[in-house]
Amino acid sequence: MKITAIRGFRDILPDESDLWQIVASQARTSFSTYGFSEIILPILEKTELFARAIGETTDIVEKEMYTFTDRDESSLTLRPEGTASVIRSYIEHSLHQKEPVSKLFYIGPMFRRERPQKGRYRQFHQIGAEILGRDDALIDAELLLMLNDFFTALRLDVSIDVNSLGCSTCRPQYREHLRTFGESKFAALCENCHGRLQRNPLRILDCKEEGCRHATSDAPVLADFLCDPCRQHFGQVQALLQNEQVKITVNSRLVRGLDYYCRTSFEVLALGLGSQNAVCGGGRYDGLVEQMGGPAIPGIGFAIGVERLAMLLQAQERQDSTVPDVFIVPVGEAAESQAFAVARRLRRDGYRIELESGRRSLKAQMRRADKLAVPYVLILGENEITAGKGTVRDMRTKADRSLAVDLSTSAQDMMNAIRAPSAQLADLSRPPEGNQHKAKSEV
RNA sequence: GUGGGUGUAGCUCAGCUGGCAGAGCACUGGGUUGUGGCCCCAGGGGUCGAGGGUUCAAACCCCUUCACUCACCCCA
Repeated sequence: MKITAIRGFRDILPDESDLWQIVASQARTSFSTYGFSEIILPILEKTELFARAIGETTDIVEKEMYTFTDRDESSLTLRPEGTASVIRSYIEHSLHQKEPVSKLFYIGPMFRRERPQKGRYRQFHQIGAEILGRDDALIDAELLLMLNDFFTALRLDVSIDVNSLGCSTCRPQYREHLRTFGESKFAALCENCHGRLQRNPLRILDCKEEGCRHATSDAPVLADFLCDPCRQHFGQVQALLQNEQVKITVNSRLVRGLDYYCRTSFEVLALGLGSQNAVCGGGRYDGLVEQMGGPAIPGIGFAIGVERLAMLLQAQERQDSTVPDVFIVPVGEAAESQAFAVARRLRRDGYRIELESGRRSLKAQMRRADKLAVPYVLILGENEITAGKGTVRDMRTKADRSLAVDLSTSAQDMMNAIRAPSAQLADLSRPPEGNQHKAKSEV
């Protein structure tokens, strides 16, 4: 019986993992320009943390958490999201007393026991960012701006959907209006929405059913119910972003799942992800820190789904950053130790070197060099070893330069010799497939 | 948790009414004694997801089960 990865968990193999590196390093770069620092959090927390932060009646807490009993009978949970841990840490270390505003980001795995499907895994990864300590519109706008910068830097053309969910004074009123409205349209709504009407009426606004969309087309709009402070806040956020020409779409039907969101809420949707089409979701959560036993400190944050983002980037063309600079071909076993030493010397200077086996035919080695799209091959055969000089083949011009590289010189000198005439030929591109140029011989 | 689809070589997939397990790509060697892409030849690689049943004979028919996948729900 073959052992395989468990359901909903998966390996990220090298051709995908380099994409992850790009995403993670871009996040670090983009976020640091906005003054964010990385926080590294435990993956395991007390179950109570998530139950309180996310909400006892949410799907996540009710049926999706990996919860187990530790040897001392305490209940532990593999984190299903990151915000709760950030808040716990923020309160635990009294960060609010050390600085007026905390800007934190994290990257790591999250766990939810859902049925897997395209873009949804039981272990998935999020890049999240949180700003704690300020509730003014400037902060909301700054966070959205940063998000926009991040996606732009990855050359993804996305639009951010934004809405205001109001606060504890204005939302309950709207909620009741919407429920009354929904009950008046009861017959036209789907079965799911009948349940939503009881549990969370706002959810009927983003139902995918055609009938429900039609029935709710003239539903009351949340924006009309916002209290003055909320209305003003949301207006400022929009104005700030419009001044910066950030592409946002006000979507009055945008509602977010987790209990703690209020005021500014947003998500980034993308095509090509199947029905799990949100790459990023977030919003403001002003009462949460206090609710978790900390001081009354406002917060806002978002989480980006790394798998989904990687899927989007995969669809784009990518350049392979792992192509070796030089491919070393020892011909015969006798040449291997010399080749080994040369490879070592070049690598120590930071060059990417691929070393083949002298036991394989020259032809086979060349075939692989071609496959890797290597620009230069350094051939070390009998003649080269006795002369102490390597032969270079420029794979693009197909030109050999016999014994052109003195193997006793420094790595830098060897590289200069290997690349010598390539400066003039820098823009020479690889000929198209099937092209039958004759090899030029030189020297 | 609920539905649909699919499981055959490393990958993508053929395989008819049951009758010797196949192709393309990839990999390895050779054609070219020390030189890549195209072409040609050869080779390695399979518990046909698993278990049971029917049959002289099952990848194929029946039952059970597992996995993967897409969608609902929910969410990143």
